[in-house]
Amino acid sequence: MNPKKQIEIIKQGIDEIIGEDDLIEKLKQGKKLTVKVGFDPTAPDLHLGHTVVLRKMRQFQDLGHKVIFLIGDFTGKIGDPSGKNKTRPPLTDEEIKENANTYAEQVFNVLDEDKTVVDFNSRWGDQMTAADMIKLSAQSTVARMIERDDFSKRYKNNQPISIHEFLYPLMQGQDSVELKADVELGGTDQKFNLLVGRDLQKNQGMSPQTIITLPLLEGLDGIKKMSKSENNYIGITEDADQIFGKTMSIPDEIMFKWFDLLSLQSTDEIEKIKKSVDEGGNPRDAKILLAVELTERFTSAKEAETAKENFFKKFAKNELPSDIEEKTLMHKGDYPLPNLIKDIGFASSTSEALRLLSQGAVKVDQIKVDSKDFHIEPNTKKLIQVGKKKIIYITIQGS
RNA sequence: GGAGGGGUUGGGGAGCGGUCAAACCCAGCAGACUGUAAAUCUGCCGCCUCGUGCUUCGAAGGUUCGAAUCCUUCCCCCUCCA
Repeated sequence: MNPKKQIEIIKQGIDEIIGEDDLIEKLKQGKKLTVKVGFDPTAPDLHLGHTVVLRKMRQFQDLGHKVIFLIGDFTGKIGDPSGKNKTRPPLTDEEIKENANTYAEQVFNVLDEDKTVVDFNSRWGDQMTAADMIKLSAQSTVARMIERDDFSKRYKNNQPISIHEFLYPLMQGQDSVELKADVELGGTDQKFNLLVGRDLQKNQGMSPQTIITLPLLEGLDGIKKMSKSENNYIGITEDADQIFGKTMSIPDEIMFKWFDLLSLQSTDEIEKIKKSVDEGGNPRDAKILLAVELTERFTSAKEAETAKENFFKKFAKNELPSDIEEKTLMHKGDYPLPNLIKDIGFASSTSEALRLLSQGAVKVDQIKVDSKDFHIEPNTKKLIQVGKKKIIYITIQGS
């Protein structure tokens, strides 16, 4: 593909690109780029927010470049006590290995497995001597380090900065030197570290890597960054109905940002969709395209199609979805409904179940139940619904 | 090392001897509405065997008929000075 077109794809949905000219030059020469992205070896349970950078990696792969998925196990072994958060305990070799495997399982929904090189920075990190580390540290200055936003903030606020925290950006930069990276991707919060890589490469007489920062993806609420702790995320191991339904629930305002950051469709395609909405199309229809694409990616085309149908049955037509989960519970005698609701996880406590009941949120066999004294007889199968989203067939087995 | 300030139910933040399961805001949940959403309105928002029930206000003791509120000790956090 010609360099111009490549740059267009590369720059889609990014926050910033530094060293664009170098990149263009390399593309013009027809060079196969080495694209490096570092990942933390701590327990990975990826959500869509993480896939923003993965998608960008995928785009590089599709353009024929070499993508290195670098696991930062060297630093992980040391443990990172930075920031105000609790000291992170060092990981054992086994844990790192396990996490690496989990990554592999999750990541190849987005990345092309055949074109992905997985590497570990312990490969060279473990070889470094104290003298090597000192040499490495000599390549930067305290003043330079203090430029970094979070360091300068902490410095000003009299919060501690451990000496070794200065070594992290240096090590990350060293990774780029070792791998002769042409491009490094990262979140906007990684900018400083990425820039250090450029410096170190220049010091080695190498062509400095181009760095590309990617914006943070807003979560389901459309405001806060997607994260586990905010519970506004879509986990990439969630089931099709979840992924589809959650995607449909994002505010219209951030829909096209999600397209730009997550979709693997061409920029032209996305433009077309944008245009159709601008011209009065129902934003819902655009969102459906997104929901289908994302659901497909993490499940399958078939499951995505079912999820879509279910979604319409559930919300638009008020019908039952076609693939309702079934569960069997053992219980002696009549099962009081509030307890049942709690036991199947549709309420976090009996009290909450009671509240839901009194608010008319509960249906048994599609009939609203608001009596707290409702019981389910043993050896029956009942359809239990709580709210719009929670639905399950429960068989009570008496003993 | 010295001087102050503070730790309250998911978060923020009132309360400062009884009427406190604890104001208010946010988040969350449910209902109505809807294009799925947003917005809006309504209700809920510690736990259970649902009762003049139980457990909560950093921890442990104490004073009191009665404590989140007073006292003692301890733990933790913050600000200022060095």
